Amino acid sequence: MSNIYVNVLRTRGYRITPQRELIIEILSGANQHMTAEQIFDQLRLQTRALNIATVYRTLELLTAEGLAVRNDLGAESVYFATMQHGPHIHLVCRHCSRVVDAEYSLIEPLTDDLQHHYDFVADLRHISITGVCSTCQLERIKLEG
Amino acid sequence: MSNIYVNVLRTRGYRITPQRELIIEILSGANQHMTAEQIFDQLRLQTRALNIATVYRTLELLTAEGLAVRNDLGAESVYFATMQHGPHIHLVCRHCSRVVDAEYSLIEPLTDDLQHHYDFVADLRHISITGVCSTCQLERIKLEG
DNA sequence: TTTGTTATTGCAATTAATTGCAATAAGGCT
DNA sequence: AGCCTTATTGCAATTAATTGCAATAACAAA
Repeated sequence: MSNIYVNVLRTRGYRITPQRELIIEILSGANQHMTAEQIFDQLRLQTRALNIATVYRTLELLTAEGLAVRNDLGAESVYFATMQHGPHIHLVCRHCSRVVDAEYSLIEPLTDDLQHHYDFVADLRHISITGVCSTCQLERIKLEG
Repeated sequence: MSNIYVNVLRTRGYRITPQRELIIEILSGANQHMTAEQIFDQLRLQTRALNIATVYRTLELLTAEGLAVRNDLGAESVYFATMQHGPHIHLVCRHCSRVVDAEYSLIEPLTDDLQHHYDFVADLRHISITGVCSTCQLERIKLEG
């Protein structure tokens, strides 16, 4: 029955509260990234029995357990449930803040290398990489040239 | 004369204020990562003419101009002046929060790929990668097995 | 050197995120 | 079903980071 992530938590010995179920339900059901704030607002429409601190703590738990990914892009912190989303690379422009998605396969060799050389199981399914996009490179050249 | 980063900013048309000079001096002189708070505290020892908001804004400027790197690892946000530090990969364990440094060369192929396929100049000189370290993998196996 | 324009700062208010602690309730045990 | 242990929540306070706006000062031009 219930949500797969909920079951994983239960299996790992965590208590399943109504709050956790609601948060996980929303997050795994959403097909876009969500902030803690967004999750809270959406759930507040249907219940009063929920505190923003609980949302943050649940997201922290999910992240620590590898069930969600935390994404820090400059100011905006974004969370999202993981398996639901296809893996991809975010290319974040340091200049214009635009985000372009890149082909996931480009990063797989790195994942393998880290595994082999450092015995580190990297989670690169939703990695964000900062840099300068092609448009902003052109502008920079114009300004300086 | 003065600091190389200061000169870059001047060349790019930014005004050089005493505040900016102090902040850049400290940051580029430090050989470890520094938070906005740390920079502020250290400078406050020598002057009163500095506000924490200015520190944040200067770091933001340096980052946007590619002169400093912002590093978001879970809670702790860290900035540091860039060329001073040798490039390296941080492997951050999602479980125990420990950080292991990895060989930079592992990531160079990715940098090249992004450049060629997406015309994106990635800054991977101080990238942080989350995952599970070898120690925590063993513990996980013990718990579940 | 003085003046004028406007980028930058400081201040105060705001928002986002975290944390300590007492109250509550999940889930194991009888 | 009811009880007990203790993980989890809610609340309130705290800390970190951001932002609007008036005052200030950097620097180009006279």
